[in-house]
Amino acid sequence: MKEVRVRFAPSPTGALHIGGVRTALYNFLLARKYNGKMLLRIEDTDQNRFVPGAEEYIIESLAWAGIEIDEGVSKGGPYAPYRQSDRKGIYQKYAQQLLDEGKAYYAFDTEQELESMRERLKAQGSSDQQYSSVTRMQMKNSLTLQESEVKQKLESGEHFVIRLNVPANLEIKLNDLIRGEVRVNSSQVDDKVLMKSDGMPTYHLANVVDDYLMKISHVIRGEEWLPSAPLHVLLYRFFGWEKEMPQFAHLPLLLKADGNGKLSKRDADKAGFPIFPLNWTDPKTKEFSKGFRENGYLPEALLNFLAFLGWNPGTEQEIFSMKEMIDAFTLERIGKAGAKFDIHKAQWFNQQYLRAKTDEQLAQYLFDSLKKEKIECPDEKAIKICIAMKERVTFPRDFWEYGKFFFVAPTQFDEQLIAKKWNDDTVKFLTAYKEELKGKSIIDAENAKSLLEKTSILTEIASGKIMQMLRVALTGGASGPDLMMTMEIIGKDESVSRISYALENFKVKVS
RNA sequence: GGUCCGUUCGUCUAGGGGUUAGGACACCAGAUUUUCAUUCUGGUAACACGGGUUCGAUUCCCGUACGGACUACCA
Repeated sequence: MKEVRVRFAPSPTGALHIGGVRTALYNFLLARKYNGKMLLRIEDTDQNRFVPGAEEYIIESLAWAGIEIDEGVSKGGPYAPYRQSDRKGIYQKYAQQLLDEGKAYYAFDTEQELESMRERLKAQGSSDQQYSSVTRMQMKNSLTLQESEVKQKLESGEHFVIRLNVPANLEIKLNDLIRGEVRVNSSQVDDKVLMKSDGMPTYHLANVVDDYLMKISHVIRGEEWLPSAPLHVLLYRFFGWEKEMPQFAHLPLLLKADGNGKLSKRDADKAGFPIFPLNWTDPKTKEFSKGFRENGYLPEALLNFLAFLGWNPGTEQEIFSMKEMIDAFTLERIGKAGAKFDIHKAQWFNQQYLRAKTDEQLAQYLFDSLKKEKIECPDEKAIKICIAMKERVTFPRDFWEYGKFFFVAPTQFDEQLIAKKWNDDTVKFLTAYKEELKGKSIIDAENAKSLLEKTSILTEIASGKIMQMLRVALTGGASGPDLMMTMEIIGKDESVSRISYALENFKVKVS
């Protein structure tokens, strides 16, 4: 079998979309599975849309996600350069070859001329308005102009493009690894521009030439490329590279969670979740977009989630390490239909991966938050807090968000709950409990509990009735980790002081 | 409009000519617990529609509907 060589080929026009991360992932999985190579090629042939920083962003995003590049802009390699703008001369050579063989031609039409051609055809009721075998003879190009005229135009530096001379009525077959056989008649393919007037190639030429030169074995890309795939096949044929032509796999799209359509940044913003792997500020508009990384998604969780959007192993296993994913992955098990992006599932994966971390790793997350808050904390305490909270946490920041009370006495209390449950019995019980606590020099979860039971017998009030008020007094909220453990962590003095505060302040509000 | 691609619970999906159509997320209910944002148990919920082919179709074929992508000197 031919060496597996795949490429991820984004254009540096902004932040990397999450769908791009999935495409990169599938490429990477295939490469690793067959001990092949994963390339990163930057498709920056559109100079107008170039965004500074985008290339670096893409590289950093992939690195964060754990998608390793074997050859590419960041790495170099035997087929360098891997940035298309650095390969300009190469494309010119191949375009010339097509020109010489009559498989391409010069075209001099201005934008206005193209526009009026389209309008004319539209007015005639023509079903498509393309530059093609039916229209090309009415246009200004090297097929219609005198040779001398063409020569003169070229020499005088007039703007021109090079278009592919697509034959009429030719059946083009394409065997897509995901969709099966796709047939298109060449009449449906227009005379695509191969070289633009600025001397840069278009995607179509550059991608075919580079994939051939870089010995790409599989082209795994989004479904939006399917309509132009026949054009690419034709290009391989024209160059005489059909034997070396890579296999195609067109991935189903990522759709928005509600309604229909491609997942867009707008949808993500509306629903409040990120769509880019990392934080990103558009250098032009200064618009800021949050990233999965900064929002607390673990890369392995995100990848696992993404992998399952369109692919599944056919077993009931859902949690996959990278290695397991590589072993289980096949292109055949990628589905055909678009997948809606449901952030809930991503959160669930995140939770699963977070829980699988060691207590020490979790503590590190807590320390990250504490550092920002300038709060000191011994390791032992941090670990205790994480153990107490790990079952109820989705993001690393949750340890701090939901566990602030371990460090600072609450200032906000669940008023509704107090109004409902704060009564004479609570006061009686908590007053007594406070006294019991005071009698101890130190408390741990165990003696806090036995003291609670003792107080219950003493006051003849069931502890269950006051637990929630005790929780509100200590933490401000109605729910949280084990209360006795909470008391152990915050300590006796702090517990007593918070209960006292409640006794003084809650009472006033009720009566 | 044209071309191409698609359609199994709300979502991700398994399955495949005869199945009680399976799992996961979400949701709901019950149990446990001092709370639930834990855990356990249970539940609601799907083959888009119409025609073929067939003894039998959710599965195969054809249409229709719906959805999507593409239709640039963007990728």
